[in-house]
Amino acid sequence: MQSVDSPANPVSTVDTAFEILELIHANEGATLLSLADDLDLAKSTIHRHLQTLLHRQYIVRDGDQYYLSLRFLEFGRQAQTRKKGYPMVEEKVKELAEETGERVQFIVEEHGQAVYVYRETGSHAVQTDPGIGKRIPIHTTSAGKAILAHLEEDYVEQIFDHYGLAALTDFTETDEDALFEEFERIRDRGYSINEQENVEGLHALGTTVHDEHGDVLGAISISGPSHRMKGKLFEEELPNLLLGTANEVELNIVHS
Amino acid sequence: MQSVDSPANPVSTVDTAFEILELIHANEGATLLSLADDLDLAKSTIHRHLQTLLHRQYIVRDGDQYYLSLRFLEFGRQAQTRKKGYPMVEEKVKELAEETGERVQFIVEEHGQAVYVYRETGSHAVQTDPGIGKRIPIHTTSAGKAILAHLEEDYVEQIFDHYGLAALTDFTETDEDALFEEFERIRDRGYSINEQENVEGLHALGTTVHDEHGDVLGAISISGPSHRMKGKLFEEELPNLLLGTANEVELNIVHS
DNA sequence: TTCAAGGTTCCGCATACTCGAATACATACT
DNA sequence: AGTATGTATTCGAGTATGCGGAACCTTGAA
Repeated sequence: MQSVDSPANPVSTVDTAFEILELIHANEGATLLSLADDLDLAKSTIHRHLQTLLHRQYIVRDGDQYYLSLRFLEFGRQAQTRKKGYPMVEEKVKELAEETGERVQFIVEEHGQAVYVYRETGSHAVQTDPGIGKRIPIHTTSAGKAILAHLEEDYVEQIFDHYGLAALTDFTETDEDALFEEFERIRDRGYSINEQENVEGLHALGTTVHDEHGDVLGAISISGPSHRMKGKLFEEELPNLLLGTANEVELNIVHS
Repeated sequence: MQSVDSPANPVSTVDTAFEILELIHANEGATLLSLADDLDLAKSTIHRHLQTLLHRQYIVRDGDQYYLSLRFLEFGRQAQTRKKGYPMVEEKVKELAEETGERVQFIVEEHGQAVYVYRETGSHAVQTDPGIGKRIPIHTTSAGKAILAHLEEDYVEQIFDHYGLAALTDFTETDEDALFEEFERIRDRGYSINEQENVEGLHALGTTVHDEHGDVLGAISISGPSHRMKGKLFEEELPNLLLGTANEVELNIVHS
């Protein structure tokens, strides 16, 4: 994770601006006054910031509410399609969702967290969608574990040190040594398994996608309700489909 | 358009930060030095800014290149789904694309420009996709014209004054009076027509979607190559489909 | 008519942003 | 090996500029 540590002297004004944006995001809209209250800054200060952001078109105003603008979508889309492999993954994610009928996702590691980059929910998929772009603790997802298993150990330890190992359900693995052992099994097996470590009643399988240099791009996962995800399907058929898809993607990436 | 005029005294440090982000976006990645050159700022200044943005996870670093992070995707998605009507439109856009086989888009007016919010490219749609989130002059698209036809005239004039009336092709209408007359016809007819005003060889139809208070949410458009988009299809069948879809969406929005 | 909630403007002061030079680290070329 | 080039990082000083606070404005509800 790049730059875990706070910079020696950050540009605090920029910090303030993003704190404003993050608050607007968290509350899905905010007023000048509520921002001044929450951030303990003078109204006039917030006002100046909002005017600046408004002028640069990063926020929009509707009456006395300020909202994030669609400008961010443009930035986000660039991040989402930055590496040439990403769009190729997207296609395959769709295909896999159609084939299996379950929810298929593509997750990328960024700043030590798992970020949802693509998702396709097959015909009978469940609805527990953390939105695209959302970030969650990386050790709690099948795709995240698959990624960790293929990153440098030093880096993984940095991540754990920085974020800790939170438990999202009773089944979340929070022991560091156990995780590192699991990573070994994941490398051997080729894919990772998640049984309710993230959401109760949800099972998932994940496997990494590598770029032409062998670096990890991210990981694809298939997830569905525990009662469906079991037996031969969960232990053989889906893993094979998943690994096959990852393989196809990697072939596409190399030959392009 | 809210706040056309520059604020009296903007927070210039915030301006700097976003100029950095916009440069990274424009160049799809940048180095510290290139940023310092382009912005005429000291290396150390850029460095401090980058460190701040890195720490807040708005950019990522790969070697000596800095890129926009997926964080913006989260912000962008919020903007994209902010109004409850948007997701409903998305569904219908997909349906319409499937039915017609052409490219169907949903466009919203923001800060006086047309922003692409959703797109579905039907089976035999052409590939001239300005990305989702991209902004273009609003008077050059069918959807944009439909929106303008339903906004307050004062506001529309403000937009024209601010951005001017650029021509994207030889067919772009750049005469203000002619546009206002066209808006009247659009209101009468219920939908707008675009014949190569935006991209050579591309025809399109657009119509607005209103929310429960009658305010304009945005507009849906169907577009395709001129050789296909003509005759009865272009003058009757597609307009009817389009208007029907817009109507369905509005009914959904009211009853929810 | 007043009050409250929201936004806007203005000015003086001290903070903190910017600069520039020095340092460091790779990689590539000779 | 040695030099050059492109890159990032650190530090101290000076001053531009961001911040606070008070006054003012608007709107809508009591």
